[in-house]
Amino acid sequence: MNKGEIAAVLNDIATLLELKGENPFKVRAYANGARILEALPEEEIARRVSEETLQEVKGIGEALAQKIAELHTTGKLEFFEKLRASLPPGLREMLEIPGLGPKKIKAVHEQLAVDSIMALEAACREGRVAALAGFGEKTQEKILEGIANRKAYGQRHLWAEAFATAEPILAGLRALAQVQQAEHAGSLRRRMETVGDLDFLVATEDAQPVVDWFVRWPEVKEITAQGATKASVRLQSGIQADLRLVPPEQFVFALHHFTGSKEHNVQMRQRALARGLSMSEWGLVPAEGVGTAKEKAEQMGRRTDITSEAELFAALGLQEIPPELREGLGEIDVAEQRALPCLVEAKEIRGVFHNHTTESDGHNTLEEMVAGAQALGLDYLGIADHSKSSVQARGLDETRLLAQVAAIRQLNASQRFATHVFAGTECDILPDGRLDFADEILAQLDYVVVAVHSAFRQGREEMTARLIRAIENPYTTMLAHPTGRLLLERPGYEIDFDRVIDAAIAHGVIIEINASPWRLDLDWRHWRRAAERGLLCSINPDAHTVAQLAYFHAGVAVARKGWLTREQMLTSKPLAEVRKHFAQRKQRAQPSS
DNA sequence: GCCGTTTTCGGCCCGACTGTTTTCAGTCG
Repeated sequence: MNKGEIAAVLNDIATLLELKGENPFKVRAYANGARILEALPEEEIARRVSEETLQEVKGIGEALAQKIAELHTTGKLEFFEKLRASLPPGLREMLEIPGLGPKKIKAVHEQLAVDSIMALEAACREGRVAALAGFGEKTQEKILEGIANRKAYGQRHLWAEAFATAEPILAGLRALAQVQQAEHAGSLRRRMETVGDLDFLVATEDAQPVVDWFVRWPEVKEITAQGATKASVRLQSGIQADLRLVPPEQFVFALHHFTGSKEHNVQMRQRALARGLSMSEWGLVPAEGVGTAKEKAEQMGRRTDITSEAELFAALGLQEIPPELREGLGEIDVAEQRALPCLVEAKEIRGVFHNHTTESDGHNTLEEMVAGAQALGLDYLGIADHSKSSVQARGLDETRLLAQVAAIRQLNASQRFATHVFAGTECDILPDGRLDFADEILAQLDYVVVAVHSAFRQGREEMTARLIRAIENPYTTMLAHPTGRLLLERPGYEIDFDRVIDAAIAHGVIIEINASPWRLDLDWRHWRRAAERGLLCSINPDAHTVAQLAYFHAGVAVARKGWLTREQMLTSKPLAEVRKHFAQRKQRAQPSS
């Protein structure tokens, strides 16, 4: 089994143990194990399994090491099979209903023989759930509501859509006279590829007018909660938005708390405790003495000298950790060493590659796209329309491609635009790994993007070999959307990431962050380690319209989550360096000429 | 199940909210 599959099993075990009412810390140990495994390179897992050194990884002990090794070598785990067989499969999805946790699920299962959401809905309608000890009318109603909402609103939302929805709300909050500070928090602030809801945090001495403004926002469809310190609404798009209001002196602690992630917060609090401090959304206070952290924080009141997140991290001996890195994946250790990377910023992006025009399936002409890139202040723009095999996208054959190259050369020569245009192609990788164009055609382009658009159903081995063969072509400049995933729609095809990344590094091929909000592929989870090993990144919006050129912002978010710096990106290099990079690649591809 | 500069057992992050009970358990983030 590969690490993704093993991690999935560990997560399943955590869920099943939770349903069994097991020790919550044991449950967490399995879930942690899954996350830790995901962050390890495949080859390191293989090595540690064979050397029996998995246990040296922090968070993996004897039991997990043994189970991971068994899964890795045999693909099976008896412990898991037995556990899974001991519970009806319908119970786990009941965990997705808000207000229902393992204890309550256990109760309805044991006392009412409920083993699925359907059976639970029926039991609620017959009033049998309300009759149980510890349940009541309200709980029963809430469960029914939860089941109904799950169908309507159960899904997550693309980060870019959520961000676009949140921006005007945040701006509106900041413009209110009563608001001293406002930020978004949660996974939106951490730039996760999908978010569950929008979190807003406001510092104010006068909460009521702010709440009133928030619940009257034009896009609000329904108010689900409204109090003195918190309000929740459902927007037209189905996404939920939460507003929390705190006194100004508490803002920084609450901001850190509600930004998360949960795992990051747990580790931060452990660190605080090791230093005799107790940390919560209320403040950072001495752990000793009586009273809760909240009471102590209130006693300290405005005397706190921490007024920014940087100061909060500093109080725990840490470099400031940008929100994007707060995933509990080792950032605290690195911040302690003061060795966090200087993350790339949107303003450092000088150009973008992999964009389409009306020649294939784009909606704007070459000139319109260049004008759009110029308006964004980009120094260069890479055009890469589809190749002939992508018939569905009106892919260009050799004649049309060379005509487009000539048009681009002419446009550059005319100096109509300040933005330089690079002529390329998004060349199909055929099912056997060959490219859609012959070398002598590719040699006439500035750069070549290679991508899979057919035969998605190939197995992991075949797909990996296919990508590697394409990477080995001397004319290949960069690999596009390596897994072909569409977020919230379909998973990517399976590939051996380590082998593909190794091949790219060995052949000097760039891998893109496809910045289309539906793709964000290659995923941020791979980038930190890949870039450390020498992989160069290109942020490519895959724009099919002028407006989509701005997608590169979503790509920057992924790059930042992947710990990438400006130096690790082609697209933040000056035009002259990019030209040099392409020229050197071409020279290597045709050494004789 | 994991972990250790109070180490091999006994802890494990912290608080709010809700609904059910009358002092708290369960759930959530």
